[in-house]
Amino acid sequence: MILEDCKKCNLCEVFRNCEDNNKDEFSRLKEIFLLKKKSSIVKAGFPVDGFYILKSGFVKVLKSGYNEKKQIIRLCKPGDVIGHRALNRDYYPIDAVALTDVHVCFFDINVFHEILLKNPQLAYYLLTFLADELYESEKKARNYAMMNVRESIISALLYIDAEFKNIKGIPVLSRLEIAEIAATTKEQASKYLNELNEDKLIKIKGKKISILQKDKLEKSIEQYA
Amino acid sequence: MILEDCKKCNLCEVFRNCEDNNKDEFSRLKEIFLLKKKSSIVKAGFPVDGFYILKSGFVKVLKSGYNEKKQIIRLCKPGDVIGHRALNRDYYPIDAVALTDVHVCFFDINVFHEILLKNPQLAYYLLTFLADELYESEKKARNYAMMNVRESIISALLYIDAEFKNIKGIPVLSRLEIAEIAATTKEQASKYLNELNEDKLIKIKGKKISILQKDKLEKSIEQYA
DNA sequence: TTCACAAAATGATTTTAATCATTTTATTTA
DNA sequence: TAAATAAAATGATTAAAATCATTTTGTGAA
Repeated sequence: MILEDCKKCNLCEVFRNCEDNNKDEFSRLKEIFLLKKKSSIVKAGFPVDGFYILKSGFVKVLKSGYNEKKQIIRLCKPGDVIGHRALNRDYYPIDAVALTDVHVCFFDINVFHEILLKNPQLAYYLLTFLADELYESEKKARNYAMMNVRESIISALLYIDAEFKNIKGIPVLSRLEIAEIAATTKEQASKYLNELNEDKLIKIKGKKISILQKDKLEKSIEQYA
Repeated sequence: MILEDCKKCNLCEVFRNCEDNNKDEFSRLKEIFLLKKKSSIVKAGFPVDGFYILKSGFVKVLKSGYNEKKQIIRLCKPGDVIGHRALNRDYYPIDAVALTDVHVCFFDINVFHEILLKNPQLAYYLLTFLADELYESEKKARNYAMMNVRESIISALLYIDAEFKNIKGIPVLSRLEIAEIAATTKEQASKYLNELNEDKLIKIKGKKISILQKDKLEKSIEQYA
């Protein structure tokens, strides 16, 4: 059962501050897509025509390298926006792939532009939202250049934990995917995850990894705050 | 001679679209600072109270690591905005240091907020501006994790070239600073710069480095576009 | 349940980059 | 201008991570 009325949906932070007449416009103009696990929401190289809000399910946003090496840029949960970074680009630079079955709302860029001009409060909110993402992105860029592999893995685990905290239906990520988040290889991911397991900082139970001593993990990378 | 009237100053892209009454407000409310080479405009750890626009001179924005290792996040030229990424943070996470004598305009965050709410066109412009910076930042993050040192150095050189194209009074960057842009060490920077020099892709003449074969340099890192 | 396949673990090897040590070359300033 | 200092070059060493090769474990389909 899909909720088509934006007024009744309190999911996405981005639109929460909007007035009802804007929400009615969104409801009217948005498109809803249902996609299966592993399918692409956004494909690198395709023209940018708008952005998506993830309504249900989980998504990974990734960059594919020339040599089959992939890098996961971020993980998305219900309510997250996808594709807005390419807002004034012609083509999407990245791929967004469903980690589970998903349900997304699509907003056309031109329509959105019109609404924004009529709604400065929303524009300001989005501004701070983007500033925040920029802040996080730069932090990440700085850090992965300075951290060693163990620290990168810890950082990836804490990121996953923070991103998917208190949410149901969280997808289990493979060693390879964790490696792709930490910008390393699956072998290294495997090695350091087991090391962290032996150090009793995390607990590995099959595919499920749980954090045991979050404070210690955080402390070990606090220098990169 | 400092131009205090924002109406007469066409320097910063950000405010170019503003209406004259807003510009008058900016003129009235901004503060102007003159700072000497090597002095700090923004200091990490200090409270965020607004943002700066660089009026003249050049600035490097950098993150200092725990172990004296620094990383240059970006270079700024006249017209560039500094400190906006921390817009809704409490403290600046980075340092901004003058590469030359500089002249900056400071805008208080609260004042700016008021103006934005009255000026949706400006808000929208800023939105696309931030989306763009976010795009670039993520590109950078992705790339430095995948490139080898030679490629990082090439990327740094092309960045400097693009950033400081056709501008007078460009500061000469040291090997250490180039290394800090490329996220490597001064020894590696030195080594690969000389290698590129021998390959006739660049020309080193004392401290001055000029690009000889931009197309080839670009081609060698095109896979990271 | 077994077979086939994928994912993970793991140790050896190779590659790459950082660090270190020293020399050479610039730059500053007394 | 010379001495002092800083920056750059450079080769040797060490350290870290990637790659490779193989084994083990796990998972899903027949």
